[in-house]
Amino acid sequence: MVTQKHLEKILERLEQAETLDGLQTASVTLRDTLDVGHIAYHWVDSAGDQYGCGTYSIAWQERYLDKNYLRIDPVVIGCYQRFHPVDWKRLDWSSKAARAFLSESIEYGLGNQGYSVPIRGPNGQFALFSVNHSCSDEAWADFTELHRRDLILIAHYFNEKALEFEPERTPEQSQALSPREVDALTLLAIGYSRAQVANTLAISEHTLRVYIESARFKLGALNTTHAVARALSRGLIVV
Amino acid sequence: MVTQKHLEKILERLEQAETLDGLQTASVTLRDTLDVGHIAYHWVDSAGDQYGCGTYSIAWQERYLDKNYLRIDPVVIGCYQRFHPVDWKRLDWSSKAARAFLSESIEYGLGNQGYSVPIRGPNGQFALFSVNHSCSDEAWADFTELHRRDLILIAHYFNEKALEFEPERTPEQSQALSPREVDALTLLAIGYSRAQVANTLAISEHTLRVYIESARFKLGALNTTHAVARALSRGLIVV
DNA sequence: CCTGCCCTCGCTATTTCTGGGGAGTTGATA
DNA sequence: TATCAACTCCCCAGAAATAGCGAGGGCAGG
Repeated sequence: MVTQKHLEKILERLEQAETLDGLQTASVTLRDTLDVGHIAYHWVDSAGDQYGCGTYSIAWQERYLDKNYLRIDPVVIGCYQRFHPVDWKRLDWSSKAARAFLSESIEYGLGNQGYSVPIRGPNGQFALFSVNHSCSDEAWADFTELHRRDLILIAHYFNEKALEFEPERTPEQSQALSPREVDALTLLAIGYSRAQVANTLAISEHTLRVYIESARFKLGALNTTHAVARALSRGLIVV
Repeated sequence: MVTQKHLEKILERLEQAETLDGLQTASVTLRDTLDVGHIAYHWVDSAGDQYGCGTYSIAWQERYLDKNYLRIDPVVIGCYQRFHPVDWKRLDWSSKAARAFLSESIEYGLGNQGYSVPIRGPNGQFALFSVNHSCSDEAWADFTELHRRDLILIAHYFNEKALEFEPERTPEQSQALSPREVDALTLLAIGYSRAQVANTLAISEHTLRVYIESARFKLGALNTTHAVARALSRGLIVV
């Protein structure tokens, strides 16, 4: 049983971690505090880069990366589509690949029970915080029921730290767009053609072109699609 | 001061909400329990649809929608780029539009302090949970420091409910893209022309076109720019 | 007062994208 | 084994976007 005090201690420890190694040792402590088989944090972006951290054996981690299990892991696939934390039993294990993956994971020391919290950050960043254990269904249901909130918080703090250590998220302060440029790019981003945008904004198509061009210039973009993509990923427009 | 018991009660109440109206009344209770000026939940999806819920005045909500303040609200823009909860003071209020927005919001009854938790769901769903109050900087710093964890949890539960009531994001709407489609859209998003993309991927331009078309179809996009924008905001590609 | 930025409009020519067809190979899944 | 999804290639005509040259009025800050 994890008390409020335990939780505070765990979160503080996570907050104080200063390196990825620190997160690694914190996760061992976390596993012992929660008294479960394994805990794991798994970070992935749409470019396919991964970072893992937790108490799984090195052999399993290597196997996972080597075989590119990311693509077939029902935990990853299932969590990617939902917001809610989920018990592994409720995921789709019907495919042959999934069942093979499951039995292999058990060979590598994973337990029969699992619970994962999906977390998302800016720019398509996606991470999973998972707890893994070996016990009966009833005991596991009790555990997850009891610790659901704690796990959400821990997942959040874990991800916060992982993001902090990842220099990927370069803010890249860019020049602000004028209101009309924002209008133009926004409408283009929702699929309007130039003629439609011009019509919507009640300006000539040529004027619109000037906006798009100046936005392209400000954003250092090579074409309209590029400009829209940059404006989106820099948060200058919201679609 | 909100005790652990208060928090549990709030979360339970949120869990038990069965309609959007239920969330609305829960948010009033929540505001009173936290003893702040306002609380607000603001949901946005990649199609540009919005849903708001909270204790802001109807007049302000209408004004916000009417003027499309979503596009200039520094809270939305700032939170869209980060994972961490953030104090409104730390956002970028330098633009003229932002300052006008701020003073107008105060006219409509908002306080001078604010704190927002960004939350993300599948398919580019993005939401904000905000607390707003009128007090000194020191008092606010104490409040946010003390309640940071609670606010994260409350935000999470709020979003969970809001997603539950919004059947918009059905799994079928989130067609996954094939690897080649991801390649194509990614390269387009960084400004390559079709000829360049085809060359980079070492395929014919016609083949590339097939990918773009099928990606457009899967994403329900009207043209290439739209497809790239949707893929970006749903986190299917990263630039 | 001038400089710079924002907003507005016009023309022509070229390049690029889109939409309509069709066809064959893999590989995994059922 | 059959089916489906993904991947690859081809033609053509019309629609749309880009590049190049212009122009002028308004509004703010140095």
